[in-house]
Amino acid sequence: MKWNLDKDKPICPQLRQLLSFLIASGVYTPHQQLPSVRQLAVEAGVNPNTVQKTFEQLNSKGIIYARRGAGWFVSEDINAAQLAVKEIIKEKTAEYFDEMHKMGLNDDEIRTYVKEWDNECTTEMQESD
Amino acid sequence: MKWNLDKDKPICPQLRQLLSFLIASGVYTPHQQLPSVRQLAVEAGVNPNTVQKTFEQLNSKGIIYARRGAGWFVSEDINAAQLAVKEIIKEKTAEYFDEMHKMGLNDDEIRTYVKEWDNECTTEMQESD
Amino acid sequence: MKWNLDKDKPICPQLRQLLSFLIASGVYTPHQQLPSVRQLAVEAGVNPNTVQKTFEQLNSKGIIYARRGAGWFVSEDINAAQLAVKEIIKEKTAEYFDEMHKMGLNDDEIRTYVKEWDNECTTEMQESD
Amino acid sequence: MKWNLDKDKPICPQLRQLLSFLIASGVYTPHQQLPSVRQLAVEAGVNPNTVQKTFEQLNSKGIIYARRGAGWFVSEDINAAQLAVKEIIKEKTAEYFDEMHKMGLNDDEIRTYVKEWDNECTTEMQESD
DNA sequence: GTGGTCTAGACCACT
DNA sequence: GTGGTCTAGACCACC
Repeated sequence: MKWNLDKDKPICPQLRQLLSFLIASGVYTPHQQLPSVRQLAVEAGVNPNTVQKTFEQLNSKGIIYARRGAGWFVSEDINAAQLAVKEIIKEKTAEYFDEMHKMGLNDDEIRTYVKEWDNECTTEMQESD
Repeated sequence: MKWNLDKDKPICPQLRQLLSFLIASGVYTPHQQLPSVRQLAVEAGVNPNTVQKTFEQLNSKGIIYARRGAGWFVSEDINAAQLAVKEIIKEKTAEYFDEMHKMGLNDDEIRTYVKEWDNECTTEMQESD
Repeated sequence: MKWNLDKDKPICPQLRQLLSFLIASGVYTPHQQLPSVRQLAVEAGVNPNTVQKTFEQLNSKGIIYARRGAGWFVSEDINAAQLAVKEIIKEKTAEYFDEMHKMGLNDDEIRTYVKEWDNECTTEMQESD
Repeated sequence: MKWNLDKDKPICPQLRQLLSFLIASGVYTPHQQLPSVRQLAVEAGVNPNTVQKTFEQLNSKGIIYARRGAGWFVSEDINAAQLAVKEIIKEKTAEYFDEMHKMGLNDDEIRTYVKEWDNECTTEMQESD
């Protein structure tokens, strides 16, 4: 498993969203064991504490559960994961529209921009924060 | 002037982007004086230090300039501001596509989702967890 | 035998306390053989190592003893078990009072609460967050 | 402020419950600033990370909220805190009854034991886990 | 100064 | 081996 994480952005949300997606899309199935905290930490190149925190957040959403000494497992009900993914998509889209509005684009302009995105995408750009 | 700022997100970038847009779109014209640091801080309900920092960042991009003892003014050339706005739009769109890809949506699915966004937005947005 | 164990809490103490009670109350009598480690592990749905550890702890308290190749047996003197049960009751009650004190309840309020517990228990227990 | 924490038990829940109670009982009032993460860590003799984790848990329950760079504040609505306290009391009482049941005491015996607790309390006892 | 995040490493109990 | 918890200390952005 390749864990493409952007080290310049908070890792927890990235891992959380990635795992939510993997569970929601059936890559991990109910009651299947997830990689251990330590193993995933090594694979993803992050600290075990970060993975632990991510797992606990997913646990509090009912997406995964832990058995002490045994490991982390996918919850029986993957609706929680699918709901989480839908919410992520919605939130990010709402946020995107909001930011575009602030930049003076109305909904139709946004849609046109998105529709033609491929062309512009070819041009790489950089910007410091 | 109403400064719609999301207090849960970093203020500096929000202010920076908002002012860039206001200048790029001609709300503030070249050589026009901007609100004072104190005044803007009060109006926007943020810390004066934050406003000061924002102004300095815009200054370093050539979007505004300072006259000692007088205040901050819009640069003669608004191209810098317009360029900044374009970059913001590009960057945020690229980021949005990237995040949607991670959630399993391909470009066409993203466009369809964006196209139909209004409907979902009016019917079931503002869904708290 | 039904071993009601809460899988979300440490197994060892639960098993230890449960066996202490069963011996103290005469369900298991002196010199009677206890279920084998393997059998109890299967019945209770826990790891054999956990059962083994529990037996050794009870052994160190003089509540049970081992005969090599034969299994575990109840000690002749069940006072050790009865003492252990009393201590568990005392300890847990002291802890309960202490925690209630921290939540602002004085002794009388605790007693009133405990006195009326049944009512609340039947009406609104099992309230998930 | 004296933070009586039992270092032999998990600190996070202790802090969480203590702060919930202090807010529910009005010691801390809505929008009042709590001690900073670092300050509370020093006062309570624990690690700042532990305090941070506690605050985030209270935040996720809507009991407190954070303003970046400013500090942690009590939520406007203290119902969340009062609800949390009630749940703590309920949970601990249910757990206490459950454990007493396992030790062979029925509800009436528990109530009698609790009623006469004061007398027994005078005798100190020790027990290793 | 503040919160937010992460790394590094330790110890414990349970499987 | 596993998760769960905590300590220590660092860096960042923001106020």
